[in-house]
Amino acid sequence: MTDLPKAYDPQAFESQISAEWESRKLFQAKANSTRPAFTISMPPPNATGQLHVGHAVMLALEDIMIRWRRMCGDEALWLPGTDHAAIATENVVLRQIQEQDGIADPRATLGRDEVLRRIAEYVESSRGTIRNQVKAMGSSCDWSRERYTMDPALNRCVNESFVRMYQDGLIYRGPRIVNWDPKLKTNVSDDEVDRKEVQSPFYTFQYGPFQIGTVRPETKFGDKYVVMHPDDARYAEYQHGDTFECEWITGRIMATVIKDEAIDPEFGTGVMTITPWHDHTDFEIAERHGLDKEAIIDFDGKLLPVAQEFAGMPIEEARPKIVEKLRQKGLLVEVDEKYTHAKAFNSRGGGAIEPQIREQWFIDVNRKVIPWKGEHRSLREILIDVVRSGDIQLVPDRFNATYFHWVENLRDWCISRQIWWGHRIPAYYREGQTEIGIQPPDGTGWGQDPDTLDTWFSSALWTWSTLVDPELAQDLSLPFEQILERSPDFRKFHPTQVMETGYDILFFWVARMILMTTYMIGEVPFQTVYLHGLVRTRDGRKMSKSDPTTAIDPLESIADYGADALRLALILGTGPGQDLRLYPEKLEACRRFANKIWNAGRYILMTIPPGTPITPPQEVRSELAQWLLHGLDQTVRNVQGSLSAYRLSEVIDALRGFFWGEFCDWYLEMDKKPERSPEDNQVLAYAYTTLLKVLHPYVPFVTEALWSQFGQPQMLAVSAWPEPQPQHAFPEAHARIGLVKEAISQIRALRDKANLGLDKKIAASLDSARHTALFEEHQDLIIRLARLSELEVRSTEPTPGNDALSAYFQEALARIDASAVDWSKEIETLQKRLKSETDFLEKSGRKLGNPGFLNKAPEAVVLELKDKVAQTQKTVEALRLQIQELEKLAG
RNA sequence: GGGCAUGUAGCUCAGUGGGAGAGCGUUCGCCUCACACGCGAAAGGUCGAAGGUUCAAUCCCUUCCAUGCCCACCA
Repeated sequence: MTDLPKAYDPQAFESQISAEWESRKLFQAKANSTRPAFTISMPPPNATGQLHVGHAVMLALEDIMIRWRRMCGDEALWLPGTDHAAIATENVVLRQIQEQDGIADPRATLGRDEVLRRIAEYVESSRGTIRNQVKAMGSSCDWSRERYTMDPALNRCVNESFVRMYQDGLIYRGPRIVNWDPKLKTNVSDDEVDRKEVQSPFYTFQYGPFQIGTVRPETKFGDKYVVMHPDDARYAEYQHGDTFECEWITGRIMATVIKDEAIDPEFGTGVMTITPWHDHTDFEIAERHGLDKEAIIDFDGKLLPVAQEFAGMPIEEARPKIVEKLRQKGLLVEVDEKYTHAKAFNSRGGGAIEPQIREQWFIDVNRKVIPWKGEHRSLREILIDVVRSGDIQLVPDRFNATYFHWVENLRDWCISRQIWWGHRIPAYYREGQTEIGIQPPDGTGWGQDPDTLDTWFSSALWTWSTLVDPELAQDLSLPFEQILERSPDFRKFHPTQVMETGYDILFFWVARMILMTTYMIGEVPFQTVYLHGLVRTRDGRKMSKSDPTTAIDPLESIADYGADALRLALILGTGPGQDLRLYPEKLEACRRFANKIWNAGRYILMTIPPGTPITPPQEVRSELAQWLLHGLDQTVRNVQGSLSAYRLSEVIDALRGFFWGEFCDWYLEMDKKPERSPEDNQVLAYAYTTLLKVLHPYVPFVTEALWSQFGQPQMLAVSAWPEPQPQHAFPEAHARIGLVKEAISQIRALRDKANLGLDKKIAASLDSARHTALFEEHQDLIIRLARLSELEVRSTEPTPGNDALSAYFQEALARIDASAVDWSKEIETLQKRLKSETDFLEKSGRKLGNPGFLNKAPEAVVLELKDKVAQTQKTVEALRLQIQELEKLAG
């Protein structure tokens, strides 16, 4: 007997089990192991962050994969860590300082060192939070290897990468137009720019003989080029290079005509003036024609002296005044107040982007200097090659198209940021000299570049920078290649097997990891990229932290439903790359499944004597047990197949179906009998513990809790994944009992539908199915019932019975026999199908012209066709038999 | 403008070239000694629309409709 409570209480087990996993060091991988490595680098959450539902998805998926591989005998390493999240973290702390200390501009007032100290302090104080939240999900990661993007060893990797790229001519510094955010006083990469539809007035001004349109009159002071499409017939009289004088905002100017194909003749008047300093397109036009560039707006978003009386004004203030001035000059032609366009914002903080030209550091993606598969290739070419060649596989593969499109349009990556929190650029300047190195140059008077690196630069190294030996990395005299060579973890665990992350950071991060790793290491960072979708609410809205009415807090869900239920709910009914909807009912359904596992375990522990072996039974005589074991092996094989193909949702469908529908509702009920043999008990113990094993990657807590009741020395988390047993192949028993099972279902339906006036007790006993002996005795009768209702009639004679249930079966059979079946119609249906099948057989020998086949490889077609023919032959035989029997019945 | 998805039961979603599925919800019957967080059963769908390929299409092809996402551009 057992004193386990009737309902599973996750709270009572989860933290305790977590602690035991950790204290037994079950998840610490060994670099000197001879087992094959299976590595996942955990996408590092923000070090100061809180666990949100997106993290929960990531953790659930990765934990399933890693637990499965670990149980299969791989040396499984799931390496956790955190990211310094440059802009996000700096923002939070700066705002804190502003609010708490009343300092308006903390960077100016406190200085670099103090601000950095405050940020570091904040990071330190909030770092443990996310770690504990990750643990609460049941994540089986190796905390002894936890890393942080700002660790000294990772910092070394960052500097080494920068220096080597610089030496190879892949990193350069130059004045380029960047996405400047005047609010945060930094630039951001193209990928970090969000565009939002806004409505703003669209002005048309007279500009010499032309009319030009703009939403940004405040940038127009310096405009002295007017551009149109070379093929625009309306302006054919003007030649490229023509000049003319005209009245403009601050007086008369000399303007030059430029012809460029970037102009869309359909838009507005087909003519525009350009502001190369503050617009990407204009900058490119200016570059093409060697035009002058002039700054109009400063880095605070205020107008420069070129604007004369408007100098020093913020643009919002200046705009209406400039328009007014032009109106007074009679140059305002028209205003469209309803004009909408996509305005650029910084997605990392919300400021409106004001493009600016600045000296920035860039990674050149087009220089072909990298030795790769025997040639010199550019970063961009390598990015394409590794995916096209299959060295890296994207799951789902439809993201290939998106990926290639992105790479093909990739521009040089701007890696410098004007913020302080992050990896400082290892460039040093002195009187016009520049030195790049992992250490400051000798001599005095050197100053380091004030900028830091894009936060994705350091995370791009994540799969290997985390595996570098921290001690060795401290030794600056040691060449980097040697550090790698002598780092056991790196040698054992890189490249990693799976990178699992959200599709929304495929470009930000996944592509950058491929870029930096193929360059620095010469191998891919990972073999498979599994991309998960976004979590949405029941009605399909994005869950956002800022909107508490829509968001589901994973920590609350763990408290209310348990980590197991949350994990299930995040996997169920979803596929790679697909968004998933999460809502309370789903969590509740998953919690009930955990509870079902619990109660089945409770029953088994009550039923079997202590010490019952959980090893596979060798000789199984009971047909019922044969049915179970056969189905169990089928399920295990299915699960293995689905896991290998990353169809993680399919697995849980299959497992729930078998565990609940077959094992609990059918086998356990039929297995209830007064006298139990040791074989019965062993089958029960073996089947249940096997199911615990295959369920474990999904629901680690409840399965571990029950496993601990079976007196095994090892914890479930490190037990061996079950193997299908050859001696458990019982296809005949499986089919036969399957029929009995179906038949009983039909008898129950009959009972409910056409109440046969049966004794209430007998009728009810059909549900509890505690009449194993009777069912076994009357199998033939039951099967006949089943076949009748399936119209697969055999001439099996009913076995006479002498008790009430037997009489009941007889009665039911009589009813079916007497029921008015339209035999001719049934026969007709079957004949139709028979014809269709035989037609296929006739044609398949000569004709392969099925388009479905043509899309596949020839060998596959032949094999499939053979298979199909064999299958169809069987079907045809069965159909013929059925029709014969029916015709006999119909008389 | 370019690209990618999705459309199957009331809801959320699986699935397959040959007999339409699950969970939740609904209805009916059951406190049966693991579990009422449970058991048994039922109802409910022209598999978005129209064409095509095929002996056979929910599945493959084409077009259309609807919805969502990504990328680019918008002076």
